[in-house]
Amino acid sequence: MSDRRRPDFPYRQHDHQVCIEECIKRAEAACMDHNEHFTENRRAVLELLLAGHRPLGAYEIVEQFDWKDRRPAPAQIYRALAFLESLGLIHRIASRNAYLACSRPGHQKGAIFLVCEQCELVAEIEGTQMLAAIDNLSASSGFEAHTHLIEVSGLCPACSDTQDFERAET
Amino acid sequence: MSDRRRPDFPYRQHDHQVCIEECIKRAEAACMDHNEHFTENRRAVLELLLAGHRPLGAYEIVEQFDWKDRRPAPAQIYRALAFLESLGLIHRIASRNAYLACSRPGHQKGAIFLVCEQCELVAEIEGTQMLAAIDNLSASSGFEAHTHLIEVSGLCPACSDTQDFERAET
DNA sequence: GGGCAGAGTGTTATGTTATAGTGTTTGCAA
DNA sequence: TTGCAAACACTATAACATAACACTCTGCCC
Repeated sequence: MSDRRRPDFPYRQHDHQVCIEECIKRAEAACMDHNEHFTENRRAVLELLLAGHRPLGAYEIVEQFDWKDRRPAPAQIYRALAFLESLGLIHRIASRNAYLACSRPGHQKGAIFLVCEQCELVAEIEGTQMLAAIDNLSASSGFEAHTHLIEVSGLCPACSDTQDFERAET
Repeated sequence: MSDRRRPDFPYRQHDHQVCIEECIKRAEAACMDHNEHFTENRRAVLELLLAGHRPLGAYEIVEQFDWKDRRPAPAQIYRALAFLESLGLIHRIASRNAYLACSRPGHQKGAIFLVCEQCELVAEIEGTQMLAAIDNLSASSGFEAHTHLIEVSGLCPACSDTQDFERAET
């Protein structure tokens, strides 16, 4: 495996506990800003999504949700997801029908998602310039762009290294 | 409304019958090339998708499918969709869970989709350079890109003009 | 402290999208 | 004419998402 640092793929060399805590703090602040409540339900869903840098399906969240020994109905989860998404705290990964905690709160616009086909980790990278270029391209077709969806499937650094290694062995 | 031509939004100034026929011919050729059969089932699904430059959900196709007075099962439609997609004859629009006939066969890689929020028309524009730029960006995070999904939601020229007009009136 | 309004939640039911699995038909070649 | 593979038909079910409505809790006004 290579030793280069891959800052966008956060599972290496990062203190995940701190990462979670910071995101929760930012979520609380965002709720305050918008005069909304950061309820237990919403917090629980966000915490589950923050547990890994991996998108979860809504029904995976339902299964993993063990707050007060009960299993919530899907509707409850979808409500929390919609709320969190409206505040830019999470993203929907359309190609996977799954949800991901935002790893760069405050920059929720302009993200490009790199989805590993093998380990399912997702990196969220800054793509504001790319989006501007796409807007220009759209505009030349007379299209007025509002929202963007950019998802790239492939192999994350770790899985890519592993495959190289396997290829070298055979 | 503006009179500028918007070549990427094909519903204006184009002979749709010819457009359909050409696509069908290209589909036949593609099947020949890949040594596959262009069966009635596959043809019927493609024709429904070609009927408009609008993506259809699989179950919309089921409803509109009236070949031999019977209604096919979803699985049948999904099989045809998977086949057509594997040959690059159609695209899946992930943000809509819907399918669209490819309007630039032979260039199935490198497409960017412009989806009108109002009339649901979709334009497919050439984005090879943009994709290359995204690959570079991904690579700088150590990511090995395989496939891309770029969808832009907004207003097509016609709907945008209409809204401008409405705004001007009020 | 009683009543009210609004936000959030609990619950049921249902709608929508997609696939698994199994058996049948069809066309073609040995 | 048999055997094989591709495509199809059909049933069931998985997976994802929302509608609708009643209940609870909390803050606020009188």
